[in-house]
Amino acid sequence: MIDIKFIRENPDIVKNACAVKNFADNVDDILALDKRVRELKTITQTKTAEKNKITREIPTATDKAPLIAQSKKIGEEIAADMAELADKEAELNELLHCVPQIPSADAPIGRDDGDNVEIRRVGEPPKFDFTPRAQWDLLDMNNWWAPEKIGEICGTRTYCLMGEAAELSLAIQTYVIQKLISKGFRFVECPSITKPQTIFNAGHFKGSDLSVMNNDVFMLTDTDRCLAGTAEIILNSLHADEVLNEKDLPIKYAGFSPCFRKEAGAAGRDTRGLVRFHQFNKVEQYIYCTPEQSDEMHEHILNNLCEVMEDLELPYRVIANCTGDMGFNKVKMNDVEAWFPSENAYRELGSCSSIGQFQARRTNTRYRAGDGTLQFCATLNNTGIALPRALVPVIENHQNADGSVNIPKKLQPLMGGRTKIGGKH
RNA sequence: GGAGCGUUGGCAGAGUGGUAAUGCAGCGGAUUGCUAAUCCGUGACCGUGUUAUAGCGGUCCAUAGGUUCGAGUCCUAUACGCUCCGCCA
Repeated sequence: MIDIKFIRENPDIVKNACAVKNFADNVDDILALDKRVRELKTITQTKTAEKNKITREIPTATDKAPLIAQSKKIGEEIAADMAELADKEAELNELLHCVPQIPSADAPIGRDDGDNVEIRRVGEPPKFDFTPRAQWDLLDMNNWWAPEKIGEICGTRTYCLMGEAAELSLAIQTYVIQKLISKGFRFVECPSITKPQTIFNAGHFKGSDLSVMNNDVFMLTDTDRCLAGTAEIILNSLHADEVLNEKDLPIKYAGFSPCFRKEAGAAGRDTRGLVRFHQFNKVEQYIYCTPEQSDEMHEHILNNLCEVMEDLELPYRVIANCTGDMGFNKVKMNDVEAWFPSENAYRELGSCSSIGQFQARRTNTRYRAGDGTLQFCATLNNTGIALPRALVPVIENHQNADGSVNIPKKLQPLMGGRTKIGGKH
């Protein structure tokens, strides 16, 4: 969430942020409520001070009765004002939770993903001297999945990988985890079951009403738990209510977890192949740092994902997501998209986000700065790799005429030294 | 699932109805000057105030209620942790 003091002092910046991110602008209502809340605080606090003064005289007074009566009377007056204060504060809080994060000045302004900007392109889409197969044909002919069977027994938007494809998926995850560990990330195997409040604290949803997430998040019936859509949720709360030491920052985590999403807004999209499921696996990069370190860390974790693309020998591009596409809690966002030959298009494999102090304010994660003061941490996150989606460009880009798939060099040690899988044996 | 114990500042840790001890760390200051020590100050959040400080006031002892003139302390519920029992990959 955004600091009320910042809104007081910079209402125009906040109004502009609401406009370019397509969120309702409640700034004027917030400022009016804030003014009234402060008035009520002054009134109740003055009366409370008066009451405290009398209460403190009671133990030593010879005639206690009149003091007790007076204290009781002031107490009743305070209760009336407190009721209005509580109402107004709740109202103010609700509006504050609907104020989006201020986007970075260098983020492109735009309405939706049509206004995103490509900032660089690395590698060339492969040229095949045969008719390349789409992912589903490669998977079928190599017996690497069983979509009809799994659909029948588990329902839509589920998948299974079999044989060498399952091995390759695990090898990619292991490769990325080891790479991140070597770059100073602490590996965390995260739970997927969590409390709704934990999801809310990651700041993807606006407002204070937890039921807004029911559309996107699987709730577990007859419990107070739900399933997290990403390890970011857990990593974001790992230091909630703690005070970190500035000298320990940045703290870098590589989280791994199964991820669960309803995909309610994607009905009919990507129903074939390995792109979009209710459950998938993801390695996630997550950073705690000072606001001053944030831009450098953004480049660091973006670069890590780009390196993974290069290690997987995939043509890819980096996108600067526009203000309207980046979401509620973000300062800036860069999607990394790999080349999907079957779609003749680049498609998202990862998303790198700077959150500023927005999440840390919700989780109350602070650090003791060099000057002794307390500050909210800045947080960032990026995909490490997501499976099985990442398998699609790997098998499509590296396929051979016989339906076999060349294994990228860096993965070969994790595949028992094999250089290719599948095809006619 | 059952029983017991616990939750106080960054950390450790006192506090049995009347203004939350103390130690360590961090930060600020003073002093000494062989690289460290000694002394003093300093909890967080909010309101008010200030160019900025200071000052003044309020709140905070896991969370939410309750009793009371007054609650860290008494009562109720919940969350989390630990120990033991049961079950279990």
